[in-house]
Amino acid sequence: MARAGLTAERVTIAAAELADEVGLDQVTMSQVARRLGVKDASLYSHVRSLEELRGRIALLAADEKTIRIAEATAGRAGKDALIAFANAWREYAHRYPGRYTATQSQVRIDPELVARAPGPRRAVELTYGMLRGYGLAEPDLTDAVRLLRSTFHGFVALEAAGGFAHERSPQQSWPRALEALHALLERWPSSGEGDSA
Amino acid sequence: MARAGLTAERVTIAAAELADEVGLDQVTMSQVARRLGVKDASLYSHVRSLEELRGRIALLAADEKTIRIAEATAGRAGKDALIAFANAWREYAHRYPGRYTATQSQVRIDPELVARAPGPRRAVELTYGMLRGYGLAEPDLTDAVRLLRSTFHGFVALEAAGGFAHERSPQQSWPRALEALHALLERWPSSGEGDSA
DNA sequence: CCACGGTACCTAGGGGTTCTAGGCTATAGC
DNA sequence: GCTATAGCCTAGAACCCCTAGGTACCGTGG
Repeated sequence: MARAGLTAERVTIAAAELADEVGLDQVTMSQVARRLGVKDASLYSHVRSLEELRGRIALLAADEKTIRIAEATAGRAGKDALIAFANAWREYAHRYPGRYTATQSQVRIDPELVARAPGPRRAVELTYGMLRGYGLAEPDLTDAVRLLRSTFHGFVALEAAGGFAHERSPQQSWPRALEALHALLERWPSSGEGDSA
Repeated sequence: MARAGLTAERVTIAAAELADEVGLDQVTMSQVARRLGVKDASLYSHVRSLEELRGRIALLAADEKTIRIAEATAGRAGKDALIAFANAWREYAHRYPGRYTATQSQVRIDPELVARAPGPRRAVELTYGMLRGYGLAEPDLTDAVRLLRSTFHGFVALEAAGGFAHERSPQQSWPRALEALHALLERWPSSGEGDSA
């Protein structure tokens, strides 16, 4: 019997493609094996379990998304960088919905696998770098990073879950949200005082 | 054989409790049945499928979350209302992680079921009401509602997924994020101009 | 008080899934 | 060319979803 030349990476990619096509929770060992022309038991030489495979998809997505964002923001600064960053994020989520969903998984991934994946760490660094132009200092910087990441993720997640049922298209609200975040970053409220309206 | 007195609601509640304890994707018909002291096949008289059951959990969570938010914001306005709203949201997600996760499901729920659940619709109304004090007009109002919902959801989702690995606790970043959103709402950038830094 | 209809729960079973144990065979190194 | 390793296999246990059809309990009307 001809060898299929499987490897953990190839299995992960097949699973990721499947996730984008039919949804993450339709990704089963059997389906992935079928797509690779192999029996399901054969996958266990490369991947410990279905859960681990899901984790690998998540890490793959994190890496890919980080690369897109890095390319999009290269050479840009300030508002341009913010918009490029956010659009790259959202476009990734739209184009690879299954992979992106894997990112939201709440089961914790094998730390040794995480350590080998540059994506998650680098994503945070990129966000900090993008904010450099706004002149924020710690701990405001970390808080701002978290606010941005929350908003980006929340927007695309709600969009995917059909949370924006109103007649106004999310496509219209998105640039306005970015505009608002930019304005916010320019006059970030300093830590001490709370200007109650 | 003594009747267990099942009903769609009781099945949903048992499933929701199970989801909070062991995670949403560990919720199976067999486990729910076991918890209710019943055979799995018996559940199908009350719930069409596992998928529908997940949808019912999501609607239950939406209703419950809306009620918490309504109670928390009652009689408050402006910044007080914003903070109460956001904290009620986040606390619900922390206390009922399985139910909250069900909310993020991307499979669409039976529309007839949705129509009977007041939660989702009311949640949006509450958000609009909370923003009344900031004096925004459409379409800015809708955009602001979406930005807020995105940020609230994104923050708790990232928090649950372990996305805030930095040493600074999310607990510290959260009030700062709310402060920032309040400042943003007070000087929401009007639709026309883009003040490029 | 009894018959009866409906409903709640049951058993049985098909087909899918994850994962383990163990076997065979193709490839790589000597 | 021989052997060791690794890749893929078959077999099978345990679980899961869901359907079909049976049985026993309950509330109601006579």
